[in-house]
Amino acid sequence: MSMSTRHDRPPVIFLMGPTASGKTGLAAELHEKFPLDIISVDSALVYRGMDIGTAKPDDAFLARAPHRLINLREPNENYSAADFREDALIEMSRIHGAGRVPLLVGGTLLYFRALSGGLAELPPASPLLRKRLEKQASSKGWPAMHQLLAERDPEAARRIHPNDPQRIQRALEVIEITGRKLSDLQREHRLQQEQQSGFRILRLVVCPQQRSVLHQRIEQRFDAMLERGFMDEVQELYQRPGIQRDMPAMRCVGYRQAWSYLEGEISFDEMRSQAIAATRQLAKRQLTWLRQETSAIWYDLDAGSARESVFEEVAGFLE
RNA sequence: GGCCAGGUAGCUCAGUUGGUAGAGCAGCGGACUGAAAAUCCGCGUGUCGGUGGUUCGAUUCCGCCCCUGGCCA
Repeated sequence: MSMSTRHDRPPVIFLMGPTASGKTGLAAELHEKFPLDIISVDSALVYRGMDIGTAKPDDAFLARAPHRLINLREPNENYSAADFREDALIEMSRIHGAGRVPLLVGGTLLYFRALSGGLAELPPASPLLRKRLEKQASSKGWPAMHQLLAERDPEAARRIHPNDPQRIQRALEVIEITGRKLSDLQREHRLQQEQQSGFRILRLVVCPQQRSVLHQRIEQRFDAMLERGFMDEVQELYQRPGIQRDMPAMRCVGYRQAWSYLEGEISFDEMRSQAIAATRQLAKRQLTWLRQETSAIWYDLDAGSARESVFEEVAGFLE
């Protein structure tokens, strides 16, 4: 048995926070000050051609602070938490191999969880099966599908709300493919997980103390996106053959509302205010995740000394 | 200036044959395992424009005033 020291496991830094809280700028500063390489943890930045509306760092910024795991997919392709976990682990080992430390930065908290907690061994999505389940649901209704789930996996059915089609579909899909209950597969994973995460993790959260400040930044940022040509960006995607509004990329905050405007369903002003509201709601959901990160240290970057405190914390962690 | 229609939750509006009111959106809290910027759950007290009157009781009926929109001068 080896003696365990704090340096046994490779170090990793998580920089988390709601949208528009200033993560990206701070990450670049950290990259310049410390031997850190940035990995993006963001389900929207993976899409090529979605730059303005996702607040993706521009080329000049990326030259200064390179980000891994952005621009991996076309907007008509899918990406998943499992894809992310796999990709991130590869990038992390490369960074560690180079004698540097991964700085994981983003607001997709499910991805952070998939990375630190692992995922159960579940089959990937099957588009064919999903199409079939959807067809079945449209004739029977989702309550009946939930009923079906209750027969095949009562525990999962209890946990999943009858109005939650996405999860009902996934649970049925897993059962169909594996012949086993989703709830069993997930329980097995939870038991294994008792072991340990393989990394020594420093968790940092950046977020304005006042919600109203965050809301203000979100509104200002959306208007800035409009000025920088967000509508042209969406127009191009809208016209591109093979891209539909129900694809994950086009369900992103802002893009969904812009699409609806281009369809003539809502006015420009409605589009603007709905996009801003959807972004606020996203931030609220992100905060719900972040409150559970009990070991994380929180910073309000508007507070005068916050940056210095982060630098000190990181310096101490890297010692 | 005259006539008409309005003034009810942050916004858009419903409603109370007189017993102090409720939807959608917004907002807030929560859930979350291959779509997660997704998907879903829960949470509704507000001088019912102001003031006086009638009434046991007025947001509701009546008078006056203020504000907004429209039409006529």
